[in-house]
Amino acid sequence: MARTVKGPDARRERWKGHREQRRAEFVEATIAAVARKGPDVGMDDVAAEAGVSKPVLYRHFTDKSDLYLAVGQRATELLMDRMGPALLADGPIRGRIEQIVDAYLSVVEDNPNLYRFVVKGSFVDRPVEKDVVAEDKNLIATALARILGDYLRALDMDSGGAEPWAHALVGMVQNAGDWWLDRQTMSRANLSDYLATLIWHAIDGLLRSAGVEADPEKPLTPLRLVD
Amino acid sequence: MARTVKGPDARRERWKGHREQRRAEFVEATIAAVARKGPDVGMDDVAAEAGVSKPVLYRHFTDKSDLYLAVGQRATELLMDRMGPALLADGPIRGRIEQIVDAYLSVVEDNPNLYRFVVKGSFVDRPVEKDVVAEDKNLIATALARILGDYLRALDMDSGGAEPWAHALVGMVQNAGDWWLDRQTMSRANLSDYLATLIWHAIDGLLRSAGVEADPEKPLTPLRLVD
DNA sequence: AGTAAGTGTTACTTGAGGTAACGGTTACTT
DNA sequence: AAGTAACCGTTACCTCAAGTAACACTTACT
Repeated sequence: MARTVKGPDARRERWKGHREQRRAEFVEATIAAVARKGPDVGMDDVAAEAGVSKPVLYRHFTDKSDLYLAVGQRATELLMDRMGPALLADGPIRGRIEQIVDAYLSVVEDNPNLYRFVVKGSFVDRPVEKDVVAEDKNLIATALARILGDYLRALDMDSGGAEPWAHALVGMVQNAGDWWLDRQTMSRANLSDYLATLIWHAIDGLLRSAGVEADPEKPLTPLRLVD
Repeated sequence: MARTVKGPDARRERWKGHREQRRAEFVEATIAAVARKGPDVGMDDVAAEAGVSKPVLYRHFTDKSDLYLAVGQRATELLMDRMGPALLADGPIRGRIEQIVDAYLSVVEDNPNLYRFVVKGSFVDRPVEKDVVAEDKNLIATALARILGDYLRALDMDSGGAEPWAHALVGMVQNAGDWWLDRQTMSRANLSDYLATLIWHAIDGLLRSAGVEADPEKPLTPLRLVD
């Protein structure tokens, strides 16, 4: 009943899922094209890779930047798929940091061209919110900032640093990752270890300055420190 | 005598200085155009700003990326002019870190559009070595890495982390700076302080793990620690 | 006087992003 | 059964910014 009442024409609904599937298909094609022809592919290349002509592409993406945005989001998924578990895992804090860092680096390692495409292949004219990379970094940094802020407040410390620190940490890992990708001069495991060491020391120092002795081999007591 | 011997035609020499001056002039025009029209100026805009037509520009720059490269180098000068003193200054280590960070942020604050233009307005097709930003970051990171490495070796610690740590620190400051530039939600002084705190703690932690107690209020003893 | 560097112009070519206009297919609506 | 709303797809075009060709004038060295 509710189906024919006034439901605005089922012909419109028929494609609901299809469109998304098609978009996904083109996103995959773009990724394939990037892998094959390097990070500076054009719309023609992508269309060719998808076995289709340009206008078809433009039926599904308003714009080059729209397509690239979608690719970026796909990359975000890849990233989150691997970082998620590490982020949620429980365990010794020092080890967790290393896992998170290593998860990030593993994605970079496995998809170098895609990574370069997404991170470096941006536009000058990106209208503020169309920058996936910035969005991603914000996403991660924001999550981090909340965690940091909660802890700091729980310890009665100034929590004003939470946000800048979060962004600093994100930038740190990213830049070290960029450097590593260009001149792979050490193993991923080594790099993860070095970075985790640095981060751990930074966090430990902050805690120390509040009189808290944290054990890197133990899980972080979740906000029960001042109860 | 040596002048007319075979000296390959003084007509060639006559312009030696002139060309450089002209390039500088166009670089300034580009910066002005960027400041006026935002970071996505085109060659026509630049030419217009310089009161000249496009081909003139192309006599002095092979390429758009050549011009932008020169702009980047100019920006590097601005940056180094302010960071240099802070880098060379002597004094309490914690304070020096803050000065260096603050010097960086002050440049960002004073030239937001130029900064965005240089940092974000790069090309996908930059042929490896034409990326000023990457070059700059490398420059700074390499210098940092040397300092870190020397200290670590002097302390008989593993110096393998020097390079990744240097890049990590650079990325940290840069990313925090980017974030701050977008949503200026705290004063520059505050941000500098927070970042310096984080960096200090990281360094202090590394030293502590080697059994060295560093005083943030004192200058770093320059490599005489193990003599 | 000749010429090698520079000054500058207008008008063009090129290439990639993006669009117009056309025709065909499917399955819902009337 | 006819109509139509969504899609499929094509070729041929438009547009705009980067980059070039061709031409003419100036200056100071040979």
